[in-house]
Order: sequence, then C-alpha cells, then structure tokens
Amino acid sequence: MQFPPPVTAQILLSLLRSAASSQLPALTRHIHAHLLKSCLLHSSPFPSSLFNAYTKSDLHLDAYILFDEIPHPDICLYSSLLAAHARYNSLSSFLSIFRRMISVHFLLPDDFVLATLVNACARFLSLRLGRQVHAYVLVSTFSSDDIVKSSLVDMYSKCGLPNDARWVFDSIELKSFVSLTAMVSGYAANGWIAEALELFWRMPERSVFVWTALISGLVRSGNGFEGLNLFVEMRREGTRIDDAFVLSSVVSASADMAMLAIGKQLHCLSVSLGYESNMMLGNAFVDMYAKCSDIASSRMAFDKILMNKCVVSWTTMIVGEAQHGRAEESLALFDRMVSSGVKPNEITFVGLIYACSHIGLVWKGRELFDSMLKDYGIKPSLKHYTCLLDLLSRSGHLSEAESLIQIMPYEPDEASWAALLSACNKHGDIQLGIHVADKLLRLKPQVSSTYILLSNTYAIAGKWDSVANARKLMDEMEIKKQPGYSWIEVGREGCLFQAGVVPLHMRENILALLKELMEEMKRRGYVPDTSSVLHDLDEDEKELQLFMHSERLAVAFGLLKSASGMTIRVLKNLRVCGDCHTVMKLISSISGREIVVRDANRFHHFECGRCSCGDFW
DNA sequence: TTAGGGTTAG
Repeated sequence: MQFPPPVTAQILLSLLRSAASSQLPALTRHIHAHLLKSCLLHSSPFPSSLFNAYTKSDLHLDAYILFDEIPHPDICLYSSLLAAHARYNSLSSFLSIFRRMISVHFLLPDDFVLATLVNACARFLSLRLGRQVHAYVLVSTFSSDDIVKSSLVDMYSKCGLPNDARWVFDSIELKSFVSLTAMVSGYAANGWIAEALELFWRMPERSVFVWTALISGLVRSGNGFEGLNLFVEMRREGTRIDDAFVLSSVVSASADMAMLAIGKQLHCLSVSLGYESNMMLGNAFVDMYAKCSDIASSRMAFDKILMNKCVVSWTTMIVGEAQHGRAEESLALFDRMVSSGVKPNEITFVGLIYACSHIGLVWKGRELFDSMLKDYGIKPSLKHYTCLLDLLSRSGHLSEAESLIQIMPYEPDEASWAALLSACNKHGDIQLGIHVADKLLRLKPQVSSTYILLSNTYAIAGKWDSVANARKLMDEMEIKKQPGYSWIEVGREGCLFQAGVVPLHMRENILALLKELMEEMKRRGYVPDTSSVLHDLDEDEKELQLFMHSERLAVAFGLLKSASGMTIRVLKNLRVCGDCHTVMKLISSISGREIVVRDANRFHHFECGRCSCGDFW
C-alpha cells in the first residue's frame, strides 16, 4: 500500500491514532515503514504514537523493539511504555522501567506519568505505594491536576476505600467528566448504591461511558438486578451503545443470576448492534450460557470466537465444562489451548484442578498442580492448594490431604478446612473429622456451616449427645443457619423459594405432586432420607417436610410446572448431591422433559417478573 | 503520551 501524496506529519499522526483505536496491526506496521523511510521515526510524538498503536493492536513485541531502537526516549514515550507495563505486566516490571526513566534518562515524572503510576497502583492493588504517590502529588506542581486526581479517586475505590476516594474527589475544584465517572464507578463498585445513583442522576448529561461505569460497578458488587434495570433505563433514555463494554457487564449480570431468557435477549441485541464477533462479549456469552446450564449453546458461542481466542475464552469454556461434570472435555480443551499458543493463567488451573476433582482424577490433578510453576511460572496460590486439597479429600486420600494442609505455604483458610472436614464425613473418618472441625471452629466460630458439619460428623459416629451439644452451642451463640434459596425461571417469570416456606396458594398442588413423586421413588426402590425427626405429622406432611428441609421444593415446583406443559429450568442454589440427583432423574423421567440444574455457592435474591422480555428493545 | 467503562475462579 502506498500513501497518496502529499502525506503530512499531521495525516500520519491521525492515521496512527485510528490504527490504535481501531486495532489495525497491518496499518500500524505500514506507517512504521513509512516513518522509517521518511526519517520521521525519531521525531516526537511519532515514537509514542507508534508504540501506542502497536500495544493497542496486541503487538507488544514490536512495541518493545521500537522502544529499544529509540536512543533518547522522551517522557511521552516513557509514559506509553509505563502504561503498557501497567496494563500487561507486573508491578515490579513497571517500577524497574520507572527507575530506569529517572536514573538512566534523567526524566522526572510529569502529570501523564503520575496518572499512569497511580493507575498501576490501582491495578496491582498496591495501596502502600499509592499513598506514597499521593503524598508526592500533593507537594508537586500537579497537585490540582484533574486527571491525576481522577486516577487517585479510582485507586482508592479499587482498594476498597470509598471514603478516601471521596476525600480526593471533594478536593477537585472543577469536576470533569472523568472525575465524575471515576467517583460513580467507585461508589457502585463498593456497594454505595445510593451515593452512586445520587451523583449519577445529578450529572448534566450521561454518556455511555458513565452508564457503563455505574452498571458494571453494580454488577461487580453483586447488585446485578439494579444493573440490569439501569441498562433498561439507559436504553429508554436513548443512549447509543458504541462499544461492547456495557453489554459485557449486563451479560455478566445475567450469568451471575442464571437468567437465560435475559441472556438470550442480550445475545440478540448484541448481534443486531454488530458485536457478534467481539471477543470480550463472546467470552461473556460463553460464561452466561454455561452458568445457565445450556452447555451446548456455551460451546457454540465459544466456537463462534473464531480468531484469537484469548486465555479468558479458553478458561471460561474449561470452567464451564468442568462445572457440568465434563472433565474430559475440560482437559482436552486445555491441550488445544496450549497447542494454539495461548498461555494459561492462574484461573485456568483453578478450573482444571476443579475438573479433576469432579471425576476423581487424582494423578492428573497433581500433575497439573506441579506443572503450574514448572512449565508456566505461575506460583500456586491458596486457592490452588484448596482445589488440590478438595481433589484429594473427595477421592478419599485423606492422609495426603491432611499432610498437604500442614505443609502448604499458606495459612489454611475456612475453605481449606471445610473441604477436608466434609471429606472426613463422607469417608467416615470421625477422629480426623473432629480434629478438623475443632480447627475450623477456632478459625470461624460464627459460621453456621462449621457447626452443621461438626454435628454431621458426630451423627455419622452415632454420638447423638454430641450432635445435640453442637446444635446447643450454635443456639447459645445465636448463630442462625442462613436459609437456602432456590429459584426457577419459568418462561418469563422467576420464582424464589426459601427452604421451609411453602407459598400458601401452591400448597395443595405441591402436596399432590409430592405424593406422586414419593410413590414413584418407592416403586424404584429409593429410600428417602428420614434422618430428620418429624413428629406429629401425617404422611403427606412428613413428605412435604422432607422436601422443604432439603431445598427440594423448587424441584417439586419444577415438575409441577413441567407437567402443565411449560419449559422449566431449575437454576441456582440447588445442592446437587446424593438423593437430590435421584429426585432430579425421577422428575425428568416422569415429566419427559429436560430439567437443568446448577449448583452454586452464592445467594441471589430474585423478585418475580422484573426485567421481563422486550425491555431491551 | 496520561485518566474514567469490560469478559474467566473463589
């Protein structure tokens, strides 16, 4: 390609900026060649613009080679290099560049470099360094720079200190759009919803940028519903969606709440807006379908990301397959990922060891754990140790699990001990179970699940006095078990169920259904778990109580709706274990319909009928 | 040249 004459420096600069914003590697390389030929490469601001275009187009190596070819890098080029290190490398590599800038090239940080430095502190959550930089900013000539202060607002918010963020924000005299967005985002991400909304609605105008900041902050702080409703508001206000950021956030919200109908609408909307091939959004859809138990669609969304599947795409699919018990597929995906040249990250290994845990593939789990550091330079974190511990525990390697917990280089947390304790119960190792429960009680005396696990341990050993003592201790300490919730999405409606609470208007239907279900279970030789002591109840009531106590009411409700001819998906918070699986199989075979179950650890409250179909259009 | 918005686990 030849540029038609005359090509001014101004035109070349505009072209470079377009190449950076639209991620055009071929154009970037072409301009690079042209700059070399016309001896413009070393004149400012070409080196920094070109560097920027390379990094934005994912050509990091080209960018670093370019930097090394410039004998006297100026502060602009250093600023770009530092921004790239903040985005793609470690804090230590960032700081070594920063030191080189000062001691080798004798350049002092300007407002651009300070903003980048604060941004790096935020990304790496280095509050200590962030405070030092803040102190430097206050005594520097940039103490009232809006951009630097906006990044400080962001840094404190990301470090979980919204009060400090507000202190900086209040010190900004003339608040720009950037500082307002940073504060709205900070409030929302820290769960300060009222403050976020107040500031947001007081803004004279709202761009898609600030809408995204608010919605994504809400989604990340576990307020997905508010996020989805605001997305509807945003569409009503007529805000133009000109990139995939806000869509990714709302897709993530629908994934978190397992709202398949909403997720599908968002998929249609994304296609109609032309973001079908956006990788980030594609990743969000892979995750959404997997979390909604539609693993086939998840795989289809994954296959649609034709080119440049990134580590997030692969990891999302690996975790999705693992969560559906398809460990072989997870491991095969990992092999494909490595052969395609994508380097796994720490989350990939969490997913892989989790996959092994599901099918008891102990040797493979150990092999993957060892290869993390050896082959990929990733130091196993506490999460990885807990995953390995879970794998060993579930598969009955209790003594190995116990020695692992002793030698691991981290202080075991609640999850580590709980994994071991529940395995002790499963495999009947009472002595070890009591020992572990003791550790867990010391660590988290206020957590109800510990007492429940401990009382289960005693129950397995037949020590009923100790069971009663554990329960009594719980009562004395006024520890309440958090109620379990289940929810079902039926067509356009979501219904929330709490264990032990039967909606009155459904009582008759549910009782009739349970009777049918119990008869079928007995016919197939399944003996219901009657360890719960149920006094003074007639047979129907007892059966109902059994279901209520084990969160299976939602399943029963699913069957009820299914029998009436509607498609049913039983979603989050249904514990998929033991007898519950049997019930699920029975229901699907009785009703002849597909019923999909997902197990989750988080609780989400859900109100009927909100965000119904069509709101996004 | 910088800043504010995004997707994967727990």
